[in-house]
Amino acid sequence: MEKKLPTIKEIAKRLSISISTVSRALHDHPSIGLRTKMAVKKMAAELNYEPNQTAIFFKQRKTFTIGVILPNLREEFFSSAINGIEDLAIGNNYIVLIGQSRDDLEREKNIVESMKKHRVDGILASISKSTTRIEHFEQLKNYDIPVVFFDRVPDVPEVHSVSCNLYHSSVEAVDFLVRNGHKRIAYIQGPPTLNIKNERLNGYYDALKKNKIPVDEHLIVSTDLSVENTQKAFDKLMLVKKKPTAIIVFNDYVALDAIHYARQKNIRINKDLSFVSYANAPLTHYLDYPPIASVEQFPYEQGTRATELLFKLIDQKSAGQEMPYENVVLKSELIIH
Amino acid sequence: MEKKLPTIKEIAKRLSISISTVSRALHDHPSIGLRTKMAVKKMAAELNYEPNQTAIFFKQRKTFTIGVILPNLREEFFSSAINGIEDLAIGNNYIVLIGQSRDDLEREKNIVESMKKHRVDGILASISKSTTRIEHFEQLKNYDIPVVFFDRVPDVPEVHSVSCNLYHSSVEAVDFLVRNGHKRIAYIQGPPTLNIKNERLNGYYDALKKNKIPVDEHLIVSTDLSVENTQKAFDKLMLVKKKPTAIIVFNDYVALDAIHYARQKNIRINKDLSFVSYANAPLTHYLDYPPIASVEQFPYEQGTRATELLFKLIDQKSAGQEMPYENVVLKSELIIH
DNA sequence: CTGTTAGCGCATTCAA
DNA sequence: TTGAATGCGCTAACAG
Repeated sequence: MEKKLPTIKEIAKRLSISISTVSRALHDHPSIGLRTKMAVKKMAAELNYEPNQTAIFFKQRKTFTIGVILPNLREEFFSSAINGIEDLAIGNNYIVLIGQSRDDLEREKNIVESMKKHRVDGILASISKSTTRIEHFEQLKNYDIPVVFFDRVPDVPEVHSVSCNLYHSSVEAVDFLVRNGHKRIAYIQGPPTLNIKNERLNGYYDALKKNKIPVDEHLIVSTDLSVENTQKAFDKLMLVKKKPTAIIVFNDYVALDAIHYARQKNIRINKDLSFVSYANAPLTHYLDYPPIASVEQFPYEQGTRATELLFKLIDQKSAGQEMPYENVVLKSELIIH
Repeated sequence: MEKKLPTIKEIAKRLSISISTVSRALHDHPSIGLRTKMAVKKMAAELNYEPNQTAIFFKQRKTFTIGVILPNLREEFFSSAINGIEDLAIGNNYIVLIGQSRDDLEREKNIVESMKKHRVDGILASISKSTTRIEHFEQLKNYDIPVVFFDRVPDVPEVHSVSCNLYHSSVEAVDFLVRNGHKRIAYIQGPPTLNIKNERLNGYYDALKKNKIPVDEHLIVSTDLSVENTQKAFDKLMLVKKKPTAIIVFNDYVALDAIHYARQKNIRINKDLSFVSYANAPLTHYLDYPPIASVEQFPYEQGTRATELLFKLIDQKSAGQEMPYENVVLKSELIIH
């Protein structure tokens, strides 16, 4: 049985006044007499009246809902990011719809469609590793749904984004290793789609040059992030005649897999072979053999900054203005453990 | 500028037919002539028509949205659970609103209110550790919003729930330790609100009895899950005259903190002191000194089962039926590492 | 200060 | 087989 919830109509009837008076009274409209206002509020309280938001959403063309699309929530990076997003959203009386692409483009598209149908006021997205084209996001312009990308940002100019520039930290990472006596520094990079800007590797190259260390292309391998693939990449490095004494790894998870594998091979971590990685995931603190340094990418802050930007866009939109594309870039930081 | 999206009205006008005909044609209503139906669909496609869901939600009193309230997403347990939830939700054309209570009752209440306002069709919840009363959930009955609790379930009979019974695994855990020669088995339990049913400890007691090991209350301490508090609890255990040789710990995160602390004290993990815990979080696989065993609580499955139950409730509701309270209990499993 | 009216987009009942 | 009319609950323009 559907319970019938009270409406302003009901209140109006009981008070024998008009619906609009009730509506205005409830909104503290200045032109309402104090007496009627009180009466209305009293009656509303008695009836336990609550406005039907679906009606309001419908009428106002606004749902106070933002959609968040990201690869997965298992990575601490993303769960931290969503904390930032949620904190700001709640503060602004918004609520968060979530969708995990699981790094699958089709899923990502479905989620976008679903959120579009639900008429979210805006979307925050970190693209999947298989996302190369972003039409599914671009079409949202036709629906006036602003999109802000964060962290995993598509490499096109006409988007709003918040991300962390990893170039300087990559340089720092190499500098740090060199200072510690390393000359053979290898690099395990991630899948190409997540590396378009190549900040990590460019920093690596430039820092080697700066330190007058010749680049050895054999020392640069890549993984698709799967365990097996990472192990293969690692094996390749171990086959190089002059083995590396340090490896910079795409992110902490890959680093953990690599370290785990290396230990099975009786390699002494951070003695025979040192690891530096990206993300600085808290779980590494529990490890006995963590990377000796990791690049902090400030997920919580990326989340809040992206959400701020999104709210700005939503406001501009309802004010009928157009905003130029904004690309916020935070500075990463090499954290030595 | 608000773009004006096409409506059925627009289609009707262009085709010089009535709105209702368009509506019916779009829904493949049997009473519509094939020709007009085709024409309507063609026009709809041309105009890129898409139904305004907010209007439909409003009219149908249904939003195809479920709310998920849980303490936090950082714990792998909950991010796995939400995977299960999301998979089922998407499969049923639903979308997921998320809210993290951060183990704070006030936040939890706010989230419930917010989701209520958004007229979610149902809610899945794992309560915060400070939640002792559940009026904020119970009031949802007045709004016909069904609630299914999972994992952290309030200890009252009149709720729907899905959870994992930890009693048997607790017995197994003790048995396992005894088989491995332990006689002094300590216990670090969690905050009382998360322990109402006391399955863990009851299993512990019963298993000790079964193994003819006298209970030593000094070996039972508790933590509020914070690092400091866990350390204090651990210190207490180390002060007992006959020290324990094994500790069963409330969950993996507490276990990690305890292990970390123990190592600082030069205790040899799983030699001087063995650890068994609950949750079986994947991250423990990366550890060099993980608990030797952990109780798997099947978060993904809890998520899917809870969602199934919720959908059943939603269906019953729209069919005007009432459902008896259902409490699904899964069996946990002790996983030896 | 308050009431009347219209309309958001759609589904649906009642007539034709 | 189709159209006209109604209403979901609320806001707001317009009129007193």
